[in-house]
Amino acid sequence: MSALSLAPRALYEEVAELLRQRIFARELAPGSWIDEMRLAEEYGISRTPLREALKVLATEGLVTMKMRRGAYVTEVNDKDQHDVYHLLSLLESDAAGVVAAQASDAELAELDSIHQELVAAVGNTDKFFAINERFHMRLLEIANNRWRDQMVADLRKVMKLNRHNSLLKSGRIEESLREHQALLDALLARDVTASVARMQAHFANGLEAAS
Amino acid sequence: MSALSLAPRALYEEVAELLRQRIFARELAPGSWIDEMRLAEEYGISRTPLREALKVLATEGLVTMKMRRGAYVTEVNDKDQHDVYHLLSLLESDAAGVVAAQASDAELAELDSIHQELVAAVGNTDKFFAINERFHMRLLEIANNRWRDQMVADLRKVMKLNRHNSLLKSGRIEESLREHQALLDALLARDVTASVARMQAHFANGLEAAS
DNA sequence: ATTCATAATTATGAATTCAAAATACTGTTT
DNA sequence: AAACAGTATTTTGAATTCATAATTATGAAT
Repeated sequence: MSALSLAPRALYEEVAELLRQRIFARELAPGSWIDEMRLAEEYGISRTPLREALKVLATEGLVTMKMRRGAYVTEVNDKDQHDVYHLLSLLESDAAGVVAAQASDAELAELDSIHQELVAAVGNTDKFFAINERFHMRLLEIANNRWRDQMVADLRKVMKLNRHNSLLKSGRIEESLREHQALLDALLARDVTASVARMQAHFANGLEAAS
Repeated sequence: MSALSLAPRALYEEVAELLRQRIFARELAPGSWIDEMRLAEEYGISRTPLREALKVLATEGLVTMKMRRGAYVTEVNDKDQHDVYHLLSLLESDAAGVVAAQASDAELAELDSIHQELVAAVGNTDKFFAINERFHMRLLEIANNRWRDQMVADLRKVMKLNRHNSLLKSGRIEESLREHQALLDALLARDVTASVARMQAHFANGLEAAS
């Protein structure tokens, strides 16, 4: 079809993002073979940047390269799902502890303000999810460890491979909100231990609801 | 020069490993530009697999791609060093907790046996380091979370970028041994909290010695 | 001598081409 | 019909080629 928009990003990055979306949408199904020629033609590009993108996705864990037989969408089983969730919980709860200890008052106020938006968004599920995502991302930013940010980003991508992917089930909006409030209380009190525990609890409940 | 051995691995993986070694050896210095043509010629290959390898290293964090100006060896400053070490501590101490809770008796016995080798290797620094590395790796394997394994492997690679890279200073062999012993005691007692704490302490002391 | 504009060179990003491996197909034999 | 051998096709991996961006070199003007 038509060529890609010539974004400021490198073409292989652009393609990697398009492929991620198709993988998450299950348009490229787990375990299925990825047809390089077909995709290259569809995107109107050569195989070269496409293959570079596939190798990036492979190191992210979204794709598995098989020697001399191309790329396959990674299959994520229940154990993988559980393992990844465990790590997300570990990393984000640690981040919460760091924030409780090191964030400026202004940064904590910012998290509080995002939380208020979250409260206001109850009833609008999509908006709630979006703001919830923003809260988690902002907290990570404030924790200020780019290596953790990268790892969390990669893990969240893998989580999305699962059909029951949601880090936040729609049935437990109110519950989730209470957990957030408890987390925020701990953060504002600058209680490191409690902040870590609250975030862990938030994740523990989420997993229970997801499985 | 001469072509590479046609290993069972893909060529781009082979090249990625060669580049990692040269980066760790500081033959490719942090911040320096990576000359694709020169390296391709030196290895007797085309730029295509070399560029694929560079993109893999970029997602691992060892290399930074700059749009339209090629690849550069990542510079790791003190904060990066600290941040990465923090994450290694977090991930490995969590792994210790998992091992304390879930490992089989045979697996714990295996760790104990590696520890005995470690005790026997005191005085032989290189051997001590190698066995120490094996202990940590085996513990991770037993914790049985391939996603964490991957993350720890990547983080350890980044640690190696730093001149003062050692996760274990030669000056504190005996101290490190005592920490290992304490960790092992906690593991054999299947005390999760203590195992996590011992591993954290092991890392905390290591960082102190490294900086 | 320094600045600026322009030309030459070099390196990157991406398309194309090519060799070899894996797969699919065909026709034969039993 | 099933199994097999041999051929044709497809697909991967990697080299080569090509267009363009970035850098360096050159030379004029102040």
